[in-house]
Amino acid sequence: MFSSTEENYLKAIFNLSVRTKNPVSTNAISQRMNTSAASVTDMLKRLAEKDLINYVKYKGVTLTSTGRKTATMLVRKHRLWEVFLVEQLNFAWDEVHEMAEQLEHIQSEELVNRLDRYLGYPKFDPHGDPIPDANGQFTYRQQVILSELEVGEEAIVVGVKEHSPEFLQFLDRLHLQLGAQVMIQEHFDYDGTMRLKIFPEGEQLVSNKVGQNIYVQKKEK
Amino acid sequence: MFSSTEENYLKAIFNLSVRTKNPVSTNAISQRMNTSAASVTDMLKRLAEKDLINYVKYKGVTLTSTGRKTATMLVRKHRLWEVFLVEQLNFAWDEVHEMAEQLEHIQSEELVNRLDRYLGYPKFDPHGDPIPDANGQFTYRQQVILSELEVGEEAIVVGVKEHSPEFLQFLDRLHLQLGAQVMIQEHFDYDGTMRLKIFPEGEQLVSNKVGQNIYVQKKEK
DNA sequence: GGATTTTTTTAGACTTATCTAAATTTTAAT
DNA sequence: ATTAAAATTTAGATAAGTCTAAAAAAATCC
Repeated sequence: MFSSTEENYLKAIFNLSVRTKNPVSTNAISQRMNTSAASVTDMLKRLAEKDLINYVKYKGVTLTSTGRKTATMLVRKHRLWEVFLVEQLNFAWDEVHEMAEQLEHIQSEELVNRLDRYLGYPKFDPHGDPIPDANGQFTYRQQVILSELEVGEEAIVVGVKEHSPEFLQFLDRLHLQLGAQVMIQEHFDYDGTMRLKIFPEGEQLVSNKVGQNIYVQKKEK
Repeated sequence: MFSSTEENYLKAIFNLSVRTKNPVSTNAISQRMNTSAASVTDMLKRLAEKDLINYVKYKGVTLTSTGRKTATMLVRKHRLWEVFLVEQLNFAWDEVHEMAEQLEHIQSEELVNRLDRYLGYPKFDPHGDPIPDANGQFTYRQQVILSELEVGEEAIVVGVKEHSPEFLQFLDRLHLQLGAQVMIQEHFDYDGTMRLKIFPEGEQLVSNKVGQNIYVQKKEK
């Protein structure tokens, strides 16, 4: 249907506009994709021609409903393949991104739906990101940034904001994988470092940068 | 490492030369790939430049050891993915070719080796074709063409020579799937039609064309 | 064994996706 | 409200992979 390149642009636009509904700029896309702004402009014209985006020269782009649907299905495929790689083939959560980046371009709706069923219709991928269902619906979840917790609060790690292998491996070292139960023991105003209790045993100092990149779900007290 | 297109050419050359060791002609490749002879010539130059083939103008091509190794690994990936699709995702044997055609280009040696282990190191794919191991070694098997059997001989269906969905679906209808046990009851010289007993119960007339496209393993008497 | 047919290669063109450099538009600043 | 800076687009080139039509080489046929 669409080339891998076109699909990658759609995904980039989707991810850049998922938070804010504002149009995405040419430069933002070129940075995220490591291409020149000129290449992006060329591609935007093609995508607009195919009715995947709304493009106004010099004003940025938004996805059309077809474009958003296509991007959502790419995200679905990417995340389902990540679940497969981690849960079935026992890859670590920091190893799967590149492979999923290729697998997401495999063309077969039947395949992705069967994979979904095979995996038990998972709602979240190995990094805690929500997996859209066959209709494109995401599961929402009450979550906050770890560093926003107050001293004494308990929470469970449910996701990460950063996905670099370095960060994920560091979290492994800190035993802060998904599902980890933590309690804030101390908060240092000097630089935002926190002292965490990690259940059932263990204690760690985590930097503000780490705390800013972890999503947690507060525990009822 | 190599583009999907380059890989497809290597696979075509491999398959065209796997029986005979003779050089493969430009026309043979263009027919198999549904491209013009001119396109093939262009690509052969590129593949020769990359030391994947030995190319002599007007004389056809053979694979270098690098080329053969690359093609073998593609066949390995293709067939392992077919096993996954059929055994894990419950696709029928006539539905998996196109998907495997895409999946075979996923770049990750670790992935294919883990998939191999996950599937239990299968030696044959859902069509009975041998799957090369991580070293590129194929498993050989004593097999003959069904129509070469004599009246009274018993055998087990172990593979197919033709892979079209039409043929495979027809075999399903005849209950001549892999593993089926058959005995030749009659052989009509008129057009080569055979009357088969299919164990445990069942009897079918099969045309010569069908019989020519099925591999069987003779049963000791 | 020379003429004809078939096969293969070359020449020139097109598409997709990319780039750099130059031109244009928008934004920000004084 | 100009002007300077930043962002974006256009122009022109390149590489991969494809095509058709024409030229060249190889194979085949009396």
